Amino acid sequence: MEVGGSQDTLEKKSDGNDLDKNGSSDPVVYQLVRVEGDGTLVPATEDEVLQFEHFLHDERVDLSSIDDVAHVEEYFTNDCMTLKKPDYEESPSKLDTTDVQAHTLDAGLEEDRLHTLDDSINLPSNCSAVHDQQPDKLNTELGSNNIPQQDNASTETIKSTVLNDLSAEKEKADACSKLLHDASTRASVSGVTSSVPDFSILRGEVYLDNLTIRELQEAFRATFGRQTTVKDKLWLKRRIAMGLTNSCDVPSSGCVVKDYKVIGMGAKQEIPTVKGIPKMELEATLVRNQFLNPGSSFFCQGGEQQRSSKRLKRVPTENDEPQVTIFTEQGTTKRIRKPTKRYIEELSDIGTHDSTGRFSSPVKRPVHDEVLLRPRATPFHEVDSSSTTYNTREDTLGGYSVHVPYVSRMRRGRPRSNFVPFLDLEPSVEYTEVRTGTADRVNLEKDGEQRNHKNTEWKGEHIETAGNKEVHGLHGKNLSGINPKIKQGGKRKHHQAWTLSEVLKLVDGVARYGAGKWSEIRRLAFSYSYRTSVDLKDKWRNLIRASRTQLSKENDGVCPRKNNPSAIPIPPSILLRVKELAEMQPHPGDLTVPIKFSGQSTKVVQGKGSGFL
DNA sequence: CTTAGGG
DNA sequence: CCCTAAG
Repeated sequence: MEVGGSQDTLEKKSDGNDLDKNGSSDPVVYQLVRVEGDGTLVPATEDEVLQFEHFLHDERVDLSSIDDVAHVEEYFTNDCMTLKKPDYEESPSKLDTTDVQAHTLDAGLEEDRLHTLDDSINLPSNCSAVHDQQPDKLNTELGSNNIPQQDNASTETIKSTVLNDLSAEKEKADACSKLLHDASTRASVSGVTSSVPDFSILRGEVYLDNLTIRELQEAFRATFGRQTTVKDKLWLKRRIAMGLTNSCDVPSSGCVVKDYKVIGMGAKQEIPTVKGIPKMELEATLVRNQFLNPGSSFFCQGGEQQRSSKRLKRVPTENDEPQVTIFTEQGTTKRIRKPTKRYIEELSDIGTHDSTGRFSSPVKRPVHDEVLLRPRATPFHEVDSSSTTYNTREDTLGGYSVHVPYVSRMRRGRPRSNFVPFLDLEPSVEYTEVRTGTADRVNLEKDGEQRNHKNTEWKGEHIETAGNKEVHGLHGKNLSGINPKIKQGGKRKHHQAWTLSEVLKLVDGVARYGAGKWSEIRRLAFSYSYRTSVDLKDKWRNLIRASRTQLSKENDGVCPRKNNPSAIPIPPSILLRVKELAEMQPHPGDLTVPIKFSGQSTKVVQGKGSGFL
């Protein structure tokens, strides 16, 4: 809520911001920047820029609002981007009004930050109070939500712009929504109507439960302005309900949406709730659109406009259902939820909606992927608002920017298929690793290891043994070298072949801690590796299996898998050890005793000659 | 979250 | 490797 935090603020930056001051407005170039908690400015990332671009191009409404709101523009900035104020082809006049309003509003709200920008960009001339016209309603409605800080401002600014997302402030959001109202209301932004999704189904009461999947999908489309392939009724209902109500807490079942309210939930919150939430929603919507399908973003927004306009008009009418109006507007316009990464994921991939949900509650707080992606705790630096120094990349989701450590990007689990596109890691990193199997590149274990750990730090638990003979054995064979890229960009772990050294470490670990202590082993030997305890376990299993088969085969004289050059040949010595260990491990009862008495609790067995440690 | 197992 | 069921 407070502006200060890590929100994005903009700095305007063109050479002459002042230039535009006079109405020219066009050529102002803003650079988008994020302000860190500590006040550091961080250049906006492409993503961010992209996000905003949409606004510029796609939405008139937004645009209008955007223009008004200088800050938004700032985002745009490509370094060189000039903002064009209005590109609205359609109804300039309207726009103007809106703009003006917006400006005014903005000014009120964000004078501090933006005023500079606003002035220059915004309408210089009439910034005065447009809002006056229907302030009452708006105010009343809004009043509750507004953030304390803004009170004053809010009153005036009630309807600020839409794009605050950038700034991510709720306040702004509120303002934005309002702004929309105004604009629509007054200006009667009619232009877009046609492009909007069909909301007819959304009007009035909607009993989501009664809808078929198809209908739900339709409703979804209407609500969010984009198609969905999700077939999960529950999910659809929930989502729709959320969209309509702007509320995050929508029961997954039994959703009846009436007048854009979900019945069954607390019906009451409507107005207040709506207000408070809207910005978020809006942002979410926008963001999603952008991410999901840039092309369609426009669509959504347009839709929003329409709706909003309609609704707004109605509002004055009266009390048809004030709530309704609001909802509508918000439904499309403002979507409550702040787009969390998770949220995005959900949206993007239909199939994936799992319930795992860790969601990011708070708006402000940066949410990292890590949470979502990889709960496992890797000691990477905590990404905090303050941390500017790490090599993190900025990511903006839902208008909130967060720093995400590259490393953390990796997702251990199955990749959200659609999610991938959203993250832009280094491209190179992306999939390189995937095709491990084929790579026959021989890497000695060491190499492999290095590579693997390249990104991460290796604890140093190196096994000497490996170096020598193991390698030797390997010699002839190849280790499949896998690309080490994995961690960072790799969204997916797909098969990173085990290197000999890894195997050794594993064996060693088992020897020391016993099979089954995977987490322990992992901690000690693989602490900075992407290998998880499960991986270790799996590998161990494989090793055992291999030890059996391979050894036996060897005895036979047959080389097991010649075919697979890529496969890592595990040196017999290791297999032997594995075998021994395997035999020992399984019998805990037996083992425990023997080991203990020896006094060396740590090393369980070392059967073979490798006396490491 | 960590293990075990199955796929 | 992934996924899931169980502690």
